[in-house]
Amino acid sequence: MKQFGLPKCCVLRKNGEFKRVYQAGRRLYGEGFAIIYLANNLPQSRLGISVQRKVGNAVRRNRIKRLVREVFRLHRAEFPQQADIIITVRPGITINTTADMYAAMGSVLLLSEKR
RNA sequence: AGGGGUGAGCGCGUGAUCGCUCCAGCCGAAUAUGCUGGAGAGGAAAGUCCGAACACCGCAGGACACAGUGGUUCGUAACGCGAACUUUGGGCAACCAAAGGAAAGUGCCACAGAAAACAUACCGCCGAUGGGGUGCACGCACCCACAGGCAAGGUUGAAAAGGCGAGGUAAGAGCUCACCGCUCUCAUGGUGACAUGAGAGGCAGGGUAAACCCCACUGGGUGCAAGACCAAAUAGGGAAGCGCCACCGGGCUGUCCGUCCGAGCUUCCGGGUAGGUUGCAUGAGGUGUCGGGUGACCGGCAUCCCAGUCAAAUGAUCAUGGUUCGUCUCUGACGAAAACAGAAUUCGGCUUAUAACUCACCCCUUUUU
RNA sequence: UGGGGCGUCGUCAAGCGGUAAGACACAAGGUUUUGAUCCUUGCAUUCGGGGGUUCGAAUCCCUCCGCCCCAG
Repeated sequence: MKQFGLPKCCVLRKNGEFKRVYQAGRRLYGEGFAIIYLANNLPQSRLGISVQRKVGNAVRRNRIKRLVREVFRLHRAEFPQQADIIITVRPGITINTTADMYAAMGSVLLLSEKR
């Protein structure tokens, strides 16, 4: 497998999988977003992104998804391992670049590790 | 130079690294993995306001109802779209906007005003003719405003029964005439909307149909989550066989025997959910050129293949070059900005959003030659 | 993808061609020793925005904006 790849097998796609994580997952809250994760029995962790319609128009929502995916792709080691991870984005988010997104997520993940 | 009008165009470029989707080739059992190469958002992809293609369902024929459209003639697969033209209105102009019928019927027109629709008569004008009164020169004058006549003028309102001038009259009135307007008829031109000319009528008659309505034309319904194919688990259905030795339930009169059915077991079949495949990227296609047409558009030839996702691919970082703006120490340096917006079955339109920039033609004003 | 509904004062709302009702809230005054209650008065200037029809539009038509709901 490539070091920074993110093929389709690493993306959450089924409604059932999403429901499972929402019901049983652990939650970490950040500025305008939340990270929910739950251990799976697969060799790799999988990512799902959920952006509410109220966040903005289609261009804005797509951009946020791409930023989140880019951060996950380049810094996978800092996220929980062998887990299904869902990142939900709520209205009011102001992040617009990958650097800001990485900073915001990194701080949330570090806090959780210290606990 | 300034101010407008109309119609078009463009929608940052290049490279490197890390990724995503699809296609082709190689390796391979493989649609896995890997490698190489190629392609990968728009002018509106948007809103979903119209029209089609395509698919399934429905359907003898006709009429009614309902909905939409509405100057004419073309264009188009079709349209509520486009083109050219017509009339009316706006603008000094370039140019822009609007469009069936109110003489088939019904409804509505607040307030104000006499009256809002079979016109009427509040103020008003007249009072010739008839009536009353007074005077006398006895058939005339004056007075009254009673009968009656009139619709010119006034008032209201968004809107009040042609306009203006002259004649006419007691006062007036298309009552008469000229010009203008209107209606009808005829002729000519035009495919047509309509235009022009001639003649006649003397004036018909308020507005509103984005009120009901009438007339003409058009429309079967549902939508790619349409539809087609494959098809797990669980539950249930059908058929065949076994099985009633034994156990459980029921029928054949109460019981027993017997027998039949169910249950049970085995095999097969069909429907069909999750899920998957397909529909799904060659098309009323693009580009160039030649020809026809005032134009929308049409035809011939050549050439090209150009996204295909489904919790949603088309991205991120860096470098560099343009464009615009600002500042400064101004042949340059530094800093900033770049809109609206993301394909979802596919096309043709319409509507709306849009930074900066570019082009063509036309009009008006001012100045110079 | 298709369909339906709503938008009127700070809030809840009526009105559906002819002056934008009403309630609560708010403000001022009165009553009261002071409050509450009660009484009187006031408070819509883009009826979501923009065009059009009409003498006249919250109402009719067109077009945008926002919100909510339904089907699969």
